[in-house]
Amino acid sequence: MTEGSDRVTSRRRSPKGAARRSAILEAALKAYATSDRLGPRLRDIAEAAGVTEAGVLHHFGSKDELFVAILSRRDEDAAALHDLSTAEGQNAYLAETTTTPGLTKLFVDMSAAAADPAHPAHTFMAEHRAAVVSVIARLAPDADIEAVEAVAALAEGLQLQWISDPSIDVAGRMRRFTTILLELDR
Amino acid sequence: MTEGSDRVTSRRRSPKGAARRSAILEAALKAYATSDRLGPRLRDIAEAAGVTEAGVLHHFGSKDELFVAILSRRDEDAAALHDLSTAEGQNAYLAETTTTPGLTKLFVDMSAAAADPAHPAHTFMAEHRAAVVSVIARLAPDADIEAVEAVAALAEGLQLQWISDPSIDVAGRMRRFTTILLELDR
DNA sequence: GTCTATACCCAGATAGAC
DNA sequence: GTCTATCTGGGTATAGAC
Repeated sequence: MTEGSDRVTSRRRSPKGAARRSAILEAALKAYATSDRLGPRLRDIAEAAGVTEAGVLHHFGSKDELFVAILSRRDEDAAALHDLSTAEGQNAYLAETTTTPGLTKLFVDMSAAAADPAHPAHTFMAEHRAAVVSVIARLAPDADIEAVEAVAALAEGLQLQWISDPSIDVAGRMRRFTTILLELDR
Repeated sequence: MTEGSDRVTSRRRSPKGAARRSAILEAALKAYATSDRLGPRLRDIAEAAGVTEAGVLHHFGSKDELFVAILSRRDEDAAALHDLSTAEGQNAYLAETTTTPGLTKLFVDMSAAAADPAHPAHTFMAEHRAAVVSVIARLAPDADIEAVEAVAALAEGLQLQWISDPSIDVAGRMRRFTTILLELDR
């Protein structure tokens, strides 16, 4: 199964293929962003992109790999749209996730799926978390790693609760408790 | 689909049925604990319990309801084994989950699945969280609800991270950051 | 009330034609 | 590179034997 399906060294895909892949990713992202918490089926994504299921699989290998690609892209978009080096930027991103339950659900699903080291989401989540930690660490250069990781864990826990109870103000609570955990008010 | 398959009023099952149900629950628990990312198939659970798939469904209605039953049982066991009104008791329980990755994974999976209000885990998770919150609240009668809920969220977030990275000392971190979040050291 | 056998359906994955 | 057709695996519904 795992042939070198994702060699990153240069463009080995045709322009047409790359465009198609991009279009599918776009469609999948939108499908998830506008979906409820149940999430779309592969077929729905394929239809939205104007391809068949086999077409999607040709470009991404499997449903799970497509999912990871979606979350990677979302991270890239977030980094481009927000200044994540500031607390306000991070909170803006968090608040934004609150508008896309489907994506948040996908993220949570992948967090759980990542438990298996062989799952494509495993590496992604490890890298994602490292990035989050490094970004939070800038807010409090004096805080130790465990405290920073606790902030990251709190963010994940709040999102986990939020998908079941959307009345929770994730960003608001993070604003309050990040300060406390990092002891920024000393 | 939803006929009153679980009336709790008195024992309406025969001793034989109750024993079988219990055996299935036990088998399911063990099966989930030793499974890979896909989780056990209904068939595996059925075989381990010495019944057919339909036999399992007869007792539990659906796979998801079986899973919720497992987690309910785990909560009951925890309440019986530990004094959850104390910080030490709560941490002992948390530390114990660290010895059963399969169950923790199941818990996380159900937390995500609970996003759908129609899913059997939805009600269970709402009740479970309310119980956790009320139990934590006793540790700090003066703390406001949001702080208590933050402690609960942190616990969930740490468990979510732990299933991907078992080197994290969940109970140890909770010991440290619960104090800070509830401002017990004032 | 307990459980089996069987049939069904859905969704992801695969093979090969074009 | 993309389709159509097919396969497979897994959960579920039903009927009826015990």
